[in-house]
Amino acid sequence: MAETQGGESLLFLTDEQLRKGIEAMFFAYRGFTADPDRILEGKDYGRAHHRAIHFIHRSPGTTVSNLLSILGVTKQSLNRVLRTLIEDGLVRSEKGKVDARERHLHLTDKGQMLERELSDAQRARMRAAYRAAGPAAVAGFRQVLEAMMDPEMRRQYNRLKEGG
Amino acid sequence: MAETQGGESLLFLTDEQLRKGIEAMFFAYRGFTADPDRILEGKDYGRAHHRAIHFIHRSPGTTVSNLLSILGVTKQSLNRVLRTLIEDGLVRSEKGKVDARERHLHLTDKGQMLERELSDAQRARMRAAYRAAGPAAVAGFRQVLEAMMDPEMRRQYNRLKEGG
DNA sequence: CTTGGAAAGTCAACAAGGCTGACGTAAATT
DNA sequence: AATTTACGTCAGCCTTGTTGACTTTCCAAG
Repeated sequence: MAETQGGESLLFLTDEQLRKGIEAMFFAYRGFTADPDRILEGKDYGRAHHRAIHFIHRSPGTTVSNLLSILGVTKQSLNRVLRTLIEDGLVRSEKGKVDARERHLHLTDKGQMLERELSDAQRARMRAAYRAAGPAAVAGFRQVLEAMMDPEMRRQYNRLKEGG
Repeated sequence: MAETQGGESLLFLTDEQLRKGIEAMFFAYRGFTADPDRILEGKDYGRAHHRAIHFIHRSPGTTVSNLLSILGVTKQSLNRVLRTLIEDGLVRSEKGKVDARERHLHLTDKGQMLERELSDAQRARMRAAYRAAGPAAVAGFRQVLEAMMDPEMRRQYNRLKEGG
């Protein structure tokens, strides 16, 4: 901790430090998804359904192609997930009024309930981590994550940030 | 930034802030895996091979069951990956001398080369993010990630940290 | 009004990488 | 000698990603 200025400012860029960061991402992401995964198992849904539900909740009325660009999967892949959610009455899909080719997606009450359950669990873990680490650490956490994104993803992320 | 003590210390725990953290994790993890994924596509390997290679490199001579507990998958799943890596001459598996039931895993020179290529790419992104965010942010980043892990994963993570 | 192209949806086929269950073998332990 | 451990393997299943081909619907430009 007590090092020269040069050492202090470069230490965090050694291969060893970078590797620790890589492993931290790996293990932390497992924790990050663990609780929702547990809730979803046995409900016939998976992570893909969670992601769709999250971003529909986040941007009610979003279109399919909008969702496609956020999730970064093919429409066939998304459609499979979306279809089951619509069939099961968690998501409502309605034709656009200005452009009737588009489908605007909303969560139903039932969808809202599942979204709540999932995000409560995920936020609880995040809250515990934030509380343990403190506000300064949280700011750093967000800074590094943001810098790690591809520019296109960062655009999506920031667009969502404003919207909320 | 200039807020009351109470406001400042609690702002980072609002649902809105937590949701931003959740989305940051989602988008950042995509960036995190993007470069190795790109390298591996067309080489007949995937993320699962990358993970195996990473941790064998990290702990040369590790056993199969050791790797199983780090990766958190079934032996059938790991074995499928390991078999192809051994067949292709990237990984060497040798009977334990003290306990001959165990298989000790090492990267061959060829395996080292691929490991290098993958980790160079991943470290480059991590280095850029670290540099952009600065040392204080990096410390916070690691703190929050560590707090986000399940206790068992944190144990694995810390064991690896010491070892290096 | 027709036509080109965008948005959405669908079918089929496939691959990676998870999973369970069952079984086999060698080696260590009791 | 019997049991347990570590590993490997076969078979089969699921989720979630992919490509390619095709249709329907609809807006907008010619």
